[in-house]
Amino acid sequence: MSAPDPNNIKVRFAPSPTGYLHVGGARTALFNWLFARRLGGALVLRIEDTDVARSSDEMVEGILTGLRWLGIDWDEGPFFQNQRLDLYRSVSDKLLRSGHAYYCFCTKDELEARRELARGDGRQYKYEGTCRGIVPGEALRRKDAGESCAMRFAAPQDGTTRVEDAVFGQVEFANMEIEDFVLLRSDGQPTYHLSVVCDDIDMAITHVIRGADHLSNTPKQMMIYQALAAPMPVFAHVPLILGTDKSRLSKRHGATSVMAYRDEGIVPQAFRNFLALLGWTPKASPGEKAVEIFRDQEMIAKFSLEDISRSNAVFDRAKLDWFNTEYIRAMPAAELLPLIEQEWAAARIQPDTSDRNGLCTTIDLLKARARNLHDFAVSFAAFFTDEFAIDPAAREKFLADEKVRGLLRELGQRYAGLREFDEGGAEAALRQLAADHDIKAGALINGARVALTGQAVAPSLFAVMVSLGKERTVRRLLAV
RNA sequence: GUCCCCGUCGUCUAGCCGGCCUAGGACAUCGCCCUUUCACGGCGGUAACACGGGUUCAAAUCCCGUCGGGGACGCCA
Repeated sequence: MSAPDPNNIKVRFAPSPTGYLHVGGARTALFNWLFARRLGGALVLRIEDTDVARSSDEMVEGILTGLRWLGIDWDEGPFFQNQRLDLYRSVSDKLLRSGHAYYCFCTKDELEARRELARGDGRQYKYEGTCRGIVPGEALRRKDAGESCAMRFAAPQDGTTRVEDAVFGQVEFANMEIEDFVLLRSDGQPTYHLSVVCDDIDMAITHVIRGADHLSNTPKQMMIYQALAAPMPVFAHVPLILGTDKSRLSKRHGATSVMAYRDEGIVPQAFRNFLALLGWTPKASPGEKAVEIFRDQEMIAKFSLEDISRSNAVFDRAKLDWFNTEYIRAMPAAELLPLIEQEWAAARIQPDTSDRNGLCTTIDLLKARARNLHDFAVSFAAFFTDEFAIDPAAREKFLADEKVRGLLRELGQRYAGLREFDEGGAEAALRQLAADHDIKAGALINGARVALTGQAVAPSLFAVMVSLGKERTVRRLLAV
């Protein structure tokens, strides 16, 4: 068990395309990516599609889309296990010849019956090694005669297998707990344990970073490495992500597919930052204040397996929303624009995009108040299109008074006569009008805000007016 | 059931080779200030070492047990 060559770091993300990229998988991918980028290693993407019946091309596409959305790129692959079956067969042959594996003729039904029996007695079932004693020649003869059989690994019956995990430390398993697991199904397809180990060896993976749900499988895989006399990778199991009730994250806790978060108006960088901090806390340099907002380079520079937590983490939507707010506020308008354009498309609004600079100025004005990308297509719609709805509650509160409406129309007329339309001039004209009619300026300000934006909440009113421009401001005031 | 892992504010966590912890930060929450709305911002508050035994002058920190949660026990991955 020699240490991997530090100059040849290679990790992999190996999802199974039986579902979309979910948040747990995304975080595993992220940690692998962060680790590879930190150490200058390579990230391999490998699709584990040996369960043909449950895998689909659509899911593969969904996973790739999810990774790209998160900004996780890979250096090799995607490789598909289904195209590497020869490798698994040759390795299983080798295991068979060296006596580390044997053919098993027990049928699924027999196995199921025995499991059922054990359950009834309250015993744990473990394959009893029924076929282990069949001499190889006899087994081969039966197989050649057409008898259906699987191939099992002949697991050591005594001693212990110790996992040296980069996050969990030393974890020991008694070998007698481990049954002779299946390597090859009776249809010749490899099982997970065989294919991962074959690929991880063949692809020269140095660090296996994966979910903690695989920790108890690790001794089985280590046994295969040992039987093959192959160098052991470093294992690093990362704790799981839980729902708010501390049970495993599932649909009933909300979205589990990462693409759902794009659809919910989350900025990918924000999602990635949030995910990274779920189970990982970077070491703060002495005296440094703990910071939680990290852009790519900083996150990569700080990443380390040692700082990964051993306890499971609850997915906290409120904190994700906070990250989203922070990112929207901090990002340059030009970077936000493409994301916002997707929101417009989804909301079927078509702003005039010929004036990019003007658009960016408006986005800069609004972004401090946004909490979600949807805001740019919903509550801020009035800034980008004339087809916006007026919030009924806001209208009721600030535009119900006919006197106010009349004054707003008059304000529109005064604005129309202004040569220079800037914040100072717009404000002065409004305050003058209020004074002329002995009404509080606030009443006109609140009313104008609703008339101009359709909302009771918006940026500073006079900045809004300038952003909309004189022509639109006047038109909306006159129409009140 | 068996094996493995985990257990600090509601949440993510710092601390955990014992004293510097009257347990720190962030999110959330509450209050005040700022203010043309809302947000931001500023200031302040509420809030945790699962429980029980040890060891020790001293335990969140070490040991044991209990309880709780999670994972694994498939010809799924």
